[in-house]
Amino acid sequence: MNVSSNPKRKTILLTGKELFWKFGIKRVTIEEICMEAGVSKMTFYKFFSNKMDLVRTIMDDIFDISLKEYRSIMDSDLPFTEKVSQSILLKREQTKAMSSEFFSDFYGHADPEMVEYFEQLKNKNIQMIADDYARAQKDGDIRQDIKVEFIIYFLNQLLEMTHDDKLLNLYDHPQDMIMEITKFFFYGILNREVHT
Amino acid sequence: MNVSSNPKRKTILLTGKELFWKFGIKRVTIEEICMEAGVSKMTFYKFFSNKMDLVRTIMDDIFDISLKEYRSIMDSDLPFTEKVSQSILLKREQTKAMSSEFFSDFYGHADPEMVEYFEQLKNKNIQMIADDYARAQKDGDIRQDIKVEFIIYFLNQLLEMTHDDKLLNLYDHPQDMIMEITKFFFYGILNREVHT
DNA sequence: TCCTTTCGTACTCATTTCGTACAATCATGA
DNA sequence: TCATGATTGTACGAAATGAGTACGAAAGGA
Repeated sequence: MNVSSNPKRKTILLTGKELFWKFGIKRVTIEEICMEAGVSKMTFYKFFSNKMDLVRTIMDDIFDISLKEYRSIMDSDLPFTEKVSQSILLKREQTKAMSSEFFSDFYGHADPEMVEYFEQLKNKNIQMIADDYARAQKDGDIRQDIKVEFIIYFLNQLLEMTHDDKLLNLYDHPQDMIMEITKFFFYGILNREVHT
Repeated sequence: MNVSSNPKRKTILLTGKELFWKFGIKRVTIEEICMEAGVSKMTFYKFFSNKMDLVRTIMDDIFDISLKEYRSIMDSDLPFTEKVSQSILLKREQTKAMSSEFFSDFYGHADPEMVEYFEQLKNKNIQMIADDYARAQKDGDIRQDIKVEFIIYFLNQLLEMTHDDKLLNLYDHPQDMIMEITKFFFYGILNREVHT
């Protein structure tokens, strides 16, 4: 049987993620994860060498899964506007339950190599997104006189906004907010020709 | 100057509350509270003898404040339906940011006397609420053939519901949900005569 | 039945946290 | 300007907690 599909291992990953999401890394102990997962410490150390190893695995998984989901959206036959709208919605779902605590803990307590490793992963992701938008620009979906870097920056700002309760409360449903945001996004960057 | 109005003390209470709310009690250290509050450890120990002392003070304050707010609603000249509606809204606001972690920590780690102390406070509060509803029943605001204890129980259930995202998402604004809930509450318990 | 996996407990060692002490610093009004 | 009380940062020993390992018992499938 493949080790990575071991049910105990999966449970550890899942409960680890849940606890880290809620409380950050340093506040969660290995014993606590074992308790919550209904698994003995020996089993934990069978699959992971320490807490940070578990964190890395969790983050690896997240990068992997979210990459796949993102690509399946961007490589689909949907119209460009729909792709962007869906990818924002996707990102929002992924980051919803995340505590900022997790990231500050990660950058504060993970060893530099690990931080470096994920910075590179993150940069590769950003680069890929940038490529997607650069291609869209070339294809005429986005007007020519706008920096792709600005778009990336702006997308991140939009993502932040989707988690802001003050904004959220303006809408009946989160989806309405997303729609409003993406609409705004497009009428700012879309080629005027598209609308004529 | 009154000790209890000392600004440093207030800051400690406030940041303590924030951290406890988010992470529970056992995950938060005194040094962390001091750091976050921008206060030295000596100052902390000047006002509180240990972490649990701080917890008790915070809970005391909460009981005290929420009691006052509740009474100001119930002793007002508002119609009974309005009183109930507002008191549910009040309770909801008070419990919104609370993590269940806080309470499980409290019951799990506080010494028995302290738990006992707050159980009594809580019971006194419940008794007071029960009295309010008993009086309302006597005054004819509530139909006679209903147990006050059932009402109390049901109010708690309603409160739980106001924090349920599945329910929340059915409404445009939380206020709409509260209104729906209280409406339901009343058309179940109100004297029929009122409606004729 | 045997063999592997998992569990619970117990243990050591390192780290963290607690609570206290003390000298240095700051604020402020006489 | 000085005195005084409040507050800070640092340091420290004691206590508690968490990490990681060892091992015998239990469970469970072949």
